[in-house]
Amino acid sequence: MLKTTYNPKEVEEKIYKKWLPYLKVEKQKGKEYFIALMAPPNVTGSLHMGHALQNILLDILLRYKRMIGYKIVWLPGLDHAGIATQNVVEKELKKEGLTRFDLGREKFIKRVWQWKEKYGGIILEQFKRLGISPDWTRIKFTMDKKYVDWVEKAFIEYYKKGWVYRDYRAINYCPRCRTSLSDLEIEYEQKECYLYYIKYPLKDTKEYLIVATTRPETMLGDSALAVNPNDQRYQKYWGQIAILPIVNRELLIITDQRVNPKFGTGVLKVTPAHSILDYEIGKRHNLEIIKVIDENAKIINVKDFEGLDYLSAREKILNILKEKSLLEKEEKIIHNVPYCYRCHTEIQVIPSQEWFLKMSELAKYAKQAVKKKSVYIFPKRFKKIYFDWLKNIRDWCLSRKIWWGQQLPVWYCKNCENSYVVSRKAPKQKCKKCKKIKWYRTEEVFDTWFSSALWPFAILYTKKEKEWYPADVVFTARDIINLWIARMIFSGIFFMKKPPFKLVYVHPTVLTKEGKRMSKSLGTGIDPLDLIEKYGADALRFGLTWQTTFLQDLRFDETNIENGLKFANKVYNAVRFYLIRYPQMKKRDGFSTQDKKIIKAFNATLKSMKKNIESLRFSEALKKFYKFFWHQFCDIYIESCKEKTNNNPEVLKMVIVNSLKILHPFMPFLTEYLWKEIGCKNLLMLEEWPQEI
RNA sequence: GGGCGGUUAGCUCAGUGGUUAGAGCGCUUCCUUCACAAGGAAGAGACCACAGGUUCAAAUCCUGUACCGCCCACCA
Repeated sequence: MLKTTYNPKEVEEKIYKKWLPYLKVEKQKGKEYFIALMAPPNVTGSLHMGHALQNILLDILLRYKRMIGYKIVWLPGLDHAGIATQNVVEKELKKEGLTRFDLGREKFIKRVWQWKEKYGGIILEQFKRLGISPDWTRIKFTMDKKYVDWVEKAFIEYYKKGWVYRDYRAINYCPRCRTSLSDLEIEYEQKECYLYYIKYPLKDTKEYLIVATTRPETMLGDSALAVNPNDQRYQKYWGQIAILPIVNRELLIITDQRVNPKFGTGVLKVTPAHSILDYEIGKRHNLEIIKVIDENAKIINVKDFEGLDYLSAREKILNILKEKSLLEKEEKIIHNVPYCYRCHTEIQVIPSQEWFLKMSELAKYAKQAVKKKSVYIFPKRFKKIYFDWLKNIRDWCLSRKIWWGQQLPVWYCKNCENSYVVSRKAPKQKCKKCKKIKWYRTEEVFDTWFSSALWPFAILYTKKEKEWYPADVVFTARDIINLWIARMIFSGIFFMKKPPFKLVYVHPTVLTKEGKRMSKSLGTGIDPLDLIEKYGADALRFGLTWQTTFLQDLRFDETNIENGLKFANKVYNAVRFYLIRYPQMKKRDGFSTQDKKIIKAFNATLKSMKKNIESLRFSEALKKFYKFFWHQFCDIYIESCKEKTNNNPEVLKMVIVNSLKILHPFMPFLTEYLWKEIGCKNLLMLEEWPQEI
């Protein structure tokens, strides 16, 4: 006899164990495959609301697809998350008073692996509590031997194609993580700061030009001044020489299209070493790259400033300029300051030798795929984010100066600078410069996202698995559309000749009820595991699905989760009613008016749910069921069974049985549990989706 | 600066040209032997952000404004 109240805690763990053996791809009955990609969580991560939403929604679709007869391929995995993981382990070392440099590269990497073995699987265990149904016998990791092989192979293929090159140029650098970063790995934050107007005297005259800058300390590395060629005001200065204050370097006044005449005075100080734009201008005009800020964000190569932190140097420069009356004015402005997306340290732009991937052709592939609809992005307005990025794309800085990651298959000569060989094995050839064979493998590793970009095919290790390309769907958060999705698309087309998936579903971002970002550090995060403890996984699934829309954000409201538990209890008690009353009801042929009404309502619900799930309107599907079950079935039909009735008990039974089936993708634990309680032997998970009754 | 979302009940949201604008939570009143008080019945609560326009008819279409969020840009 069932108790009067449903207690998810007592059933969820046991049920999950029953499912486990049947989650393996081979154990599923379907004929055709339906293939989904899991966004592999960071190995350092812990389950958050975004993971929960994404995987729950995908699980609903996949459980439905399984029931309508597909074999589901959904492979779980972990991303080694280079910088993030390295930071975590470095923090741990710090507690022991050590830095990674005290250990050295090899020992440090060993330490990261130890960390991974100990904590790395936690997030996937947490995923299981959501009740999701991937094949857990196939957990993939971006540092698996076979995966690393693919990463190296990919780099070499691009290199052979001539798209990988090494260059000394201005790049984004995080002084805390001590590595280069791509444009997508920096975040801008609006900050109030000062725009300083500095006078640059012209050579042999008393005239001067005024330059506006927010970063006066970079002037130490100026190698020219530039104005827009269409800017009438400055035409007479073209080709003249200005004198860089403090340093007294001569600066040629050049013209370049990319100078914005509307910013400041319309005169730009060109610092090719410490600004990406200036680097590009510098390259066009063959300007010298003068590095004055180093990897520690300290000044180098300038007398009297050597070793000063960039902020102290700024202060010192401003003081000198004021003394010499070269500071015209300072103006308060709001502007965007770049920060590291991993540790939130202010980014420095510094020149460095890095490896780049030419993006022009790859970007074309990516554009074509979506334009020609071999990949659908849904909702379609998110295509804009994708195309915007591809339109203005810069070459991708692939190398990172950290230690945790896949090492570049690149070998440098011990004797000669800038002599290298791209190869997976130690090269046997002689160095062209010194004619010796003294190669060492670079310590540089790949951008984490370079390896993530290969995910859809690099996880397919065996001959059989290799058939699982391309996938049907991937569910994603909108903030990684470019970081991950776009890069998977062009990588897939380049290496596999086909896009890696057909459909990209962009789900909303989970915010707090007040519309704030959920963040641990701000204390605004809500832990899905706490909600599971409190209400059960099905309630969490119900609540999140209930709230899901096609908008960009979802303001999380716990009352929906609470309501999920109430609904679970309602279903539970309806089943209790059936178990108690069905044996007492009189068998009969034919149907009462109420019978006919509820059959009609069930069939309409079934039809609507199918339509809504297939068009990814999960919330709509769930609401339809909720309304049917609670307000039509419980409030009216079941009530009518209590009165003197000629309802046919088989109708009661059919509605109960089929309702459990169609609710299953949404609330799998509850329904699987009740399925057994009503006497069904097989797993509900493996049942077929019902036809109209 | 350009673009994309959003603004509907106290809260979170549906509603995509056609009767008196809906749901869940919250609120009010009533109802506990007989599946469930995590329940049932009844009810209050919305000039649909603002200003114009198109239409027989507008929350819905168009134009503009305000505020919130996001993306992009040569953010020096």
